[in-house]
Amino acid sequence: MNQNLFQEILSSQQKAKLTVKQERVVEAAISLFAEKGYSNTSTAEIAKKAEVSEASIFKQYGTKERLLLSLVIPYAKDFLPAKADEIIQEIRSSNQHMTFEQFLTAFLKNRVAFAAENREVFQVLIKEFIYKEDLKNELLPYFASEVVPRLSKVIASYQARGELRDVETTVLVRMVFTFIGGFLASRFVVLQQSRIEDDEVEAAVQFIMNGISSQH
Amino acid sequence: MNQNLFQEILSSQQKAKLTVKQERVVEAAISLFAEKGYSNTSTAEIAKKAEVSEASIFKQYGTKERLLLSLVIPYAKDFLPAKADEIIQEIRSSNQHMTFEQFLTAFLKNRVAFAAENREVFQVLIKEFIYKEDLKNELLPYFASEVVPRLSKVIASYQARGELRDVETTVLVRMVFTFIGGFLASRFVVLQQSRIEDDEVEAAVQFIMNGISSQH
Amino acid sequence: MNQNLFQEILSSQQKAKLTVKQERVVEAAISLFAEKGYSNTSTAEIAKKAEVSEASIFKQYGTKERLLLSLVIPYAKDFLPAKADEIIQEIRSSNQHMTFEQFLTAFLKNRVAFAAENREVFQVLIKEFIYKEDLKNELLPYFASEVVPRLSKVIASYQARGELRDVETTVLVRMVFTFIGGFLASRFVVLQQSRIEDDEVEAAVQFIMNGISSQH
Amino acid sequence: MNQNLFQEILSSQQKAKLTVKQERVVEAAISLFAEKGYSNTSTAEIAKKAEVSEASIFKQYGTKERLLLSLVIPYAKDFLPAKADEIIQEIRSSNQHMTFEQFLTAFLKNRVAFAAENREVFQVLIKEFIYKEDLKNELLPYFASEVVPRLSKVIASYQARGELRDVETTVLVRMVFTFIGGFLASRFVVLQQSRIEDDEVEAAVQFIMNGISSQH
DNA sequence: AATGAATGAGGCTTCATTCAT
DNA sequence: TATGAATGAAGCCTCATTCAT
Repeated sequence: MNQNLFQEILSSQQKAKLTVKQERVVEAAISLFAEKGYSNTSTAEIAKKAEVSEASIFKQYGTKERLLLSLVIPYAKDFLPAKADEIIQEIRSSNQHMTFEQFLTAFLKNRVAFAAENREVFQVLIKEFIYKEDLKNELLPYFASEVVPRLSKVIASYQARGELRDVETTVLVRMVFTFIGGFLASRFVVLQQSRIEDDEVEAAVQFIMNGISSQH
Repeated sequence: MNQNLFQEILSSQQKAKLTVKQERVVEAAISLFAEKGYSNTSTAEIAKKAEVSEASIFKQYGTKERLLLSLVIPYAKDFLPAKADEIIQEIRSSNQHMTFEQFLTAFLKNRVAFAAENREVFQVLIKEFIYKEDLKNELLPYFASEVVPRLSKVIASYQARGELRDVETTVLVRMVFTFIGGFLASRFVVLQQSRIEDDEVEAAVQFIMNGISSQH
Repeated sequence: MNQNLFQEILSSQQKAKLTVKQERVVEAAISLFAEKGYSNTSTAEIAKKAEVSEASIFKQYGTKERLLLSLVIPYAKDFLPAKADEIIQEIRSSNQHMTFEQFLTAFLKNRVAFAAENREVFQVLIKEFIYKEDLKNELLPYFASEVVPRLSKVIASYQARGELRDVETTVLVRMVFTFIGGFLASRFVVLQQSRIEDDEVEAAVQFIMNGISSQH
Repeated sequence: MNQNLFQEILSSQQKAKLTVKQERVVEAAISLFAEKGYSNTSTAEIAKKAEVSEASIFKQYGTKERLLLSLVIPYAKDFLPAKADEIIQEIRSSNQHMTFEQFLTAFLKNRVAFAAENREVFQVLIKEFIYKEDLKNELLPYFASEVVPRLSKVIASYQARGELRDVETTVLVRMVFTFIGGFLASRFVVLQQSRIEDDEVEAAVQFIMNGISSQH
């Protein structure tokens, strides 16, 4: 796998009008990968569950790995990057004088909802992200160059307003991502919850904003 | 796999006097599992790396899965549970009038050091914990019954003293575990760092204690 | 193995349209099993003799045991049960006033011919019947409920006519089956004859009818 | 395996004074071979059941096959050949004017008792006799040259006296052996009976003597 | 566009056997 | 004598993939 594959899949997605059978393959693959992991799911199983011949899968995707990436990459794109930008714009434009806490609440609820809606793909993404060096090498730089800077800018602007602690922005960004990543992964992947309640999201926001200490 | 297997492995660990070759098997398996994951590592590879016959591995462990568990479970026991208790005692006895922040710093440094020392096993543990339902079903209850209560007690006592925010203890505990889990997993597994610097641990403590908000 | 497997194999036989290669597998398997026994024949050997990949065998049969049963069970069905009924009808209808000796001669010749035609499968059946508890547990009840009663009825009717010794029918039936079983097994399996001459069949009939004593 | 092996085992048996552990090996092997067959029993299983190391078994027997033969051949010797001669002498000397029916009854009861006493070895013998060409090639000629002639002589002498049907002696001998073989094998091996009742033996003698016909 | 048939490569596991102690 | 440790060879089975139809 290389950069090309990644780009190629991204662009080949555009024109994709899936037939009924192809749709069934996608669903079967996602659900099996989510349940048992990529390595422990055979193409035979996928074909059987999708009620399609194995040959058809290979006709369409070429390799098992391309099947995985075709499922996961478009999702990752929506979850992480450019789209996140739109979200930020959207949220902020709705209220020019929003506090960071308000922004964070809106942002987190939005992402939680998105992950919950596509819970199985999210699980596949996290599991295989950890497991497959390949995927990590694709997604991490992408994340670093597309997502981190956007959030950094937002945080920096709130720091400038004096709302957020005056330490290196990167430190704050890292802590926030660490927590949010842990939050989503633990709930959706480890505990396999199908949703996260609003009050838990709010507790998370409180935690991010104020920690656990009582002193203020 | 069942409770029995878990207990059995734990107890069979006692008498283990490994020969040189057996030692090599352990090392090879850990390093390969850490690098490529359990499912993507064949017993043939392990045997080759350990310069041992495959048959020897199976003589000792019976199945590939028991090999994995024999590596991971004793480590998990040390990382998580009863031992954590000792650590808490040790830390607290060193300074009766310690603040929670001091306690947390000591605790986190201790666990970070332990994870760093056994980085590869830690990686295997996290990866397979996410991947294998089995292992999760063994370890999660164990964690819930052995570790959580101990930390809860500590946190509750500091809440009583007024040092920590006066909200439900479980909420605090969950947030702290979520963050610490995300912290260790992201650094050691996702980013594959070999260590975590003291000042990042301190930044993490700050984050846990006070969040990112400047308001006080 | 269980009742289900037995039934399943029986019914899956219906639709079987074997390809040329699959046909070769059947032939190779029968001949090797007959020659060296099931346990001492490896799937690799079968594949090689059939000039087919091992994978193909497993694609079709799933396990080595199912291969064995797929060969042996349909044959057993034809050799033993319902079909035996037709044979009895056929023989008897050819001559309403047939003596038991005539009937027995016809019956034995018929079964000897059938066993000789499928000598190898017959060998496999006998060998594995003795060897594999499983198969015995499938076939013995089948035999007891399907074959024995039919022959019993015939014998009983001849007893009623006064042609056969007036002792418990079951005793006669047991002795006859014991002898016929020993006769076929010794010739085709132990001595590995490819046929049994007519005069030996007739000698066998004489033995069954009159024993060895000269007194009458 | 060759003639030498056979002779060698026979003679090496003489001096055999088995230690306790060696005795346990013999018992374990017989019982496992009887239950599951030679091919499906591993040396590891035998060692475990005998509470002995595998190495010890190989020290003593060299190969797994020699272990089998060491169990089976001495038994076969006693069951079949020379000893049968003594039995014949013994039986006949007890009553000079014995009828053949009396002789046969005594002979059959004697052999049935012997097989029943050593049921497991008998099972192993029959199973492996059918399964292993080797063993058959050893025992069949032995049987043909040592046992058949002795019985033939007895039968011929009774024919001369007019007690038995006046047909070729070999025909009678074959039929008698076929039946007795089938009788013992079906009861002890197929049906796995632990004994045969006297009245069934008597029914068998009746069958051999007079068949099933009522005409006399 | 779809598939039934086929397979090379490799996976995990078991086996009989050896040998140093 | 007895055995713990080790293994080469082989066993059954699964996998992703190809190709003719």
